Amino acid sequence: MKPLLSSTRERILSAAERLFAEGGVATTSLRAITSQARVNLAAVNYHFGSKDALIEAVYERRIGPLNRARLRNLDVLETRAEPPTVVEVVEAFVEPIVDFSAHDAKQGLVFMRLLAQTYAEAAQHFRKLFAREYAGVIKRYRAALTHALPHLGPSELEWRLQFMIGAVNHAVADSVYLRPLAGDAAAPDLRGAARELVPFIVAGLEARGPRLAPANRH
Amino acid sequence: MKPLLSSTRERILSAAERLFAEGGVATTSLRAITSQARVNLAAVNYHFGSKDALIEAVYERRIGPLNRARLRNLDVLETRAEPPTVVEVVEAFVEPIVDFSAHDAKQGLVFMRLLAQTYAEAAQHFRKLFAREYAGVIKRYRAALTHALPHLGPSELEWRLQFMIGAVNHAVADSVYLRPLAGDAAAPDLRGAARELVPFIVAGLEARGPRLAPANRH
DNA sequence: CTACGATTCGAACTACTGTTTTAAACGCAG
DNA sequence: CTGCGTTTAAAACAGTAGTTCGAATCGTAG
Repeated sequence: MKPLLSSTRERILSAAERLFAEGGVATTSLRAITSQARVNLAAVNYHFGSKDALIEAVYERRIGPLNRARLRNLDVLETRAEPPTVVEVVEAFVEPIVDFSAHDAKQGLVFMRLLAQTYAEAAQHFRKLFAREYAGVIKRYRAALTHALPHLGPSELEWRLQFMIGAVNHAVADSVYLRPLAGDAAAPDLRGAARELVPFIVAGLEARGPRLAPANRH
Repeated sequence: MKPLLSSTRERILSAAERLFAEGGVATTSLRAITSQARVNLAAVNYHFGSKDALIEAVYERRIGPLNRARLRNLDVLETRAEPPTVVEVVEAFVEPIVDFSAHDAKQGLVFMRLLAQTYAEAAQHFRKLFAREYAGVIKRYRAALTHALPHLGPSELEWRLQFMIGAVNHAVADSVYLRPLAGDAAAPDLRGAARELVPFIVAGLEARGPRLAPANRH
């Protein structure tokens, strides 16, 4: 019978996640992964079929719960009579990734590093995967913000939605990579980052429309 | 005698830049580069010494002018009597990358793709290079914003500075990658993106400080 | 022209990649 | 015990990676 939790499978996934986050997907060899996980080389192809399939498995293991939490938060907000405010929507979007690194510190941190590493390296392989995984979430949040910000046009809102995502992604990468913070390794202050990030995003989203023809200085 | 402009060198740099932007640095082979550039394989090691040296050369060719333009814009603002406003500082930071893609459309676009691709793939190799290249610019803009936003504490300002960078980077990647826009290939509307981006960032930077203990929802 | 350094070329080298195959062992359900 | 899914071990596969080398070629100074 297929064991519900194969130790070998999990060890491979965790080792791969760690090494991908450190050195990138392309440069990490299966031999490095199986050596780190202390399993046999052939085990990867036995359990996953190929390196590409392993890569997808590494991502899907984490992205799924994260996006589900985002949708759940929005569901809670929308059960109320009054529509959610901008602040609430932003918080609902940001909180899961903060919570993720807080609850499951070790694993959360590793995956956060992987996200920061991969965000753009994405290239051919992952652009599709990410688009598929995020499409539903973006759609929901776009709708929520449309109601929370009725004075914004669709195009304006679309841009600001992307700015929000960019600010969030970079804040994660920043707090993981660039802030040495507090002596020992591996303790990014994502909660602190979010406390600063939310007012920033809210103000940006609520900002009045673009200036017409900004001064040209040459 | 060493020719001032080696056609082979430039062809290698451009081909490498293009291929790196498409498929990443690690997965792009020297054979693919030299084939695309229609030069001999050994030419890379002859002109650059190694693949790593070639990679550094590709980045440095573009980042230098970009950051110099940012500093120049700030210089102009600071020759006046009154200190620059928030809007002016943000524009000074954003404008060069927009201008870059507008003036030299082909090359600018390729490098923009490369930036979007590399932003995080950075890994061991480039984190140091980027830190070195950006250190001066960040320092200057931090100082300028400190004066333009006197009510912000150093920590708050530091975070918002990073949010700004994140929003900018993502806006670039977004307008390059994710917006199909207007029929044919290769025409990202970075000017349109900036028109939307600046008010967003300004509002975020000018926002009042963080809320204390945001509502916990579980 | 000759001579010489810079450049290009073709070919090879070593190392490592993902994958597959063989065989033998392990652990546990029927 | 007999099976069967799982895991290991060792080896080999074909393909590709970065790098190196010696000879051929180029461009120009003397």
